[in-house]
Amino acid sequence: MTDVYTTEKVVALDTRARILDAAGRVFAESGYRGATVREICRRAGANIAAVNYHFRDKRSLYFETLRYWHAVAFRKYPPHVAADGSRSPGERLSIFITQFLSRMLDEGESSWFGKLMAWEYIEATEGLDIVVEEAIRPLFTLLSGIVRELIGDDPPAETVRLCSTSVVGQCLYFVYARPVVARLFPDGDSIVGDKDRIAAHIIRFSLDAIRARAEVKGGDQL
Amino acid sequence: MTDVYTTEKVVALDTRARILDAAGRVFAESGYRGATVREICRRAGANIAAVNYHFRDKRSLYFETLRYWHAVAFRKYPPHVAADGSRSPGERLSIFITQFLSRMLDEGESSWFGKLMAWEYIEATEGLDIVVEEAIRPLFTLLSGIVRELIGDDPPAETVRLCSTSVVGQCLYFVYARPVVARLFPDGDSIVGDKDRIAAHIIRFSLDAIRARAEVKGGDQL
DNA sequence: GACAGAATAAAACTTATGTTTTAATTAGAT
DNA sequence: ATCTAATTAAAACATAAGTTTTATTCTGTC
Repeated sequence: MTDVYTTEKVVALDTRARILDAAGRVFAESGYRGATVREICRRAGANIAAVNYHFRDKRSLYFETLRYWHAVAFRKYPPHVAADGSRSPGERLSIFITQFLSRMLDEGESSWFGKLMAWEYIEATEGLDIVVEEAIRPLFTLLSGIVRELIGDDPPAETVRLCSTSVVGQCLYFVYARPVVARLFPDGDSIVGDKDRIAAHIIRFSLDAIRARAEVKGGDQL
Repeated sequence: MTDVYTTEKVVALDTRARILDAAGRVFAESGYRGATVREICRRAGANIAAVNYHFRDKRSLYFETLRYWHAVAFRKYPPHVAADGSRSPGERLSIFITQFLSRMLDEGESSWFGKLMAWEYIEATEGLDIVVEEAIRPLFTLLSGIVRELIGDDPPAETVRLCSTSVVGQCLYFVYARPVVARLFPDGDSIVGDKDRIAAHIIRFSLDAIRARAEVKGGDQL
C-alpha cells in the first residue's frame, strides 16, 4: 500500500504541479479575485474539476500557490544578501531595493510570488496575515535595520518605520502605476520597464533623504 | 413642453442624484469591479432598473460618477493653491502633498474622487485615459514645476519626473497599504490614519531628497 | 377627470464563475 | 488478466451580477 501510494502520488503530481504552475502565473497576473479557475485549468491543460480534486477549492489552491512560490522566490532572492554585515549600510540599501524590485518586476516565475505579494497590498485576501508574517515582515525588519544604521545614533522607532515605508512605497508605486505612467509619458523614452534606472533613482532618492535625517540628528546634538 | 420638461427633470434628479451619490460612495470604497449595481441602488433607495433608465449601464454610470465628483473635489481642493507664486517652492511642495493626501484620505464625499483616482492607478478601467488627462496630468505637471524649481538650474526632465514620481508613490502607498501597515504594527501607536503625521514625514523625506539633488548639481558646477 | 409620457418597480433573462456530481479512464497489485 | 483505487473528464448545478422586459404608478396637461 505504501509503495502504491508513492507511485500514485507521482502521477497525481503531474496534473497537480501543472496547476500550481498555471496558478502562480494567473494569480500573479490578475490577483486572487481576477483569476478564474477555468483560466488556470485551461493553461494547465487540466479539467476544471482537477482543482477540486487536488486542492479542494480556489481559496485553498491560492494558499498552496502562495506557499509554493514563496519558497521558489526566496531561493532565488535570498534576503540575507542585503543583510551581509561586511557591506556598508548604503550598499545594503542598494541591494535591498534592487532585490525588492526584481522580486516583482522580473520576467518569469521567479517574480510570481513578488507579484502575489504586491496584489495582497492592494487587494487583501484571507492570505494576507500569512503573507505579512512570513514574507513582508521579515523584509521590512531587514530594511528597518539598514535604515536604522544609516541614520545612526539609535533613532526613534517611528522615524525608522516611516523612512522604511517611504522606500517600500516608492518601489511598489512603480509596480502598480505602470498603466498611469505609460499614459503620462507615452513617448518612447518612458522609464516604465527599465528596472535598473528605476532602482538607481529610488536608491539615490532614499539615501539622500535618510542621510539628511542623520545629519540633522548630528547637528542637533552639537 | 419645455416647462413640462424642466419639471419632470426635477423629479428625475431626485433618483438620479441619489444614485450618483451612492455610486460615488460605493465606487470609492470598492473600485469599479468590486462595486455592484445592486449595492449602489440599495444605498440610493432606488430600484435596480433605475441605473439602466438614468445612466444606461454600470460603465456609463461610472463615467458620470467620475465627472461629477471630479468637479466636487476640485472645488474643495483647488490645485492653484499649491501654485501660488508668492510662496517658496518648499511651502508649495508641502501644500501639494497635504492636499494630495487629503484628496484621498479625508472622510466623506470630498475624498471620493481622490479614492476613485487611486483605484484607477491599480485597477485601470476604460476611464483611465480621461482620469489621466483631466486629473492626474494637471496635478503631475503642477508637482513637476515645484520639483523643478526646488532642484533649480533647469534639471533634466527625467530627474524631475522621477523625483515627482517618488513623491506621488509615497502618498499613494499610505492609501493602498493600510491593511498591511495595520498588521505590521498592530499596536495602537500605528501611524495609519494619522494624516498629518504621514504628510509631515513625506514632506520632510521628499524635501531632503530633492534638496540633496540640488546641492549636488551646484557642487558639480563648481 | 382623462390622457400621455416619464418614472419606478418587479420579475425575468443572461452570462460568468466556483463547485459538485457522476461517469469514464488509468495505473498498479494480486 | 482482473480488480480496486486513484485520476480525469463531461456535464450539471448554484450563485452572483449586469441587463432587459413588462407592468404599474406618478406627474402634469388638456
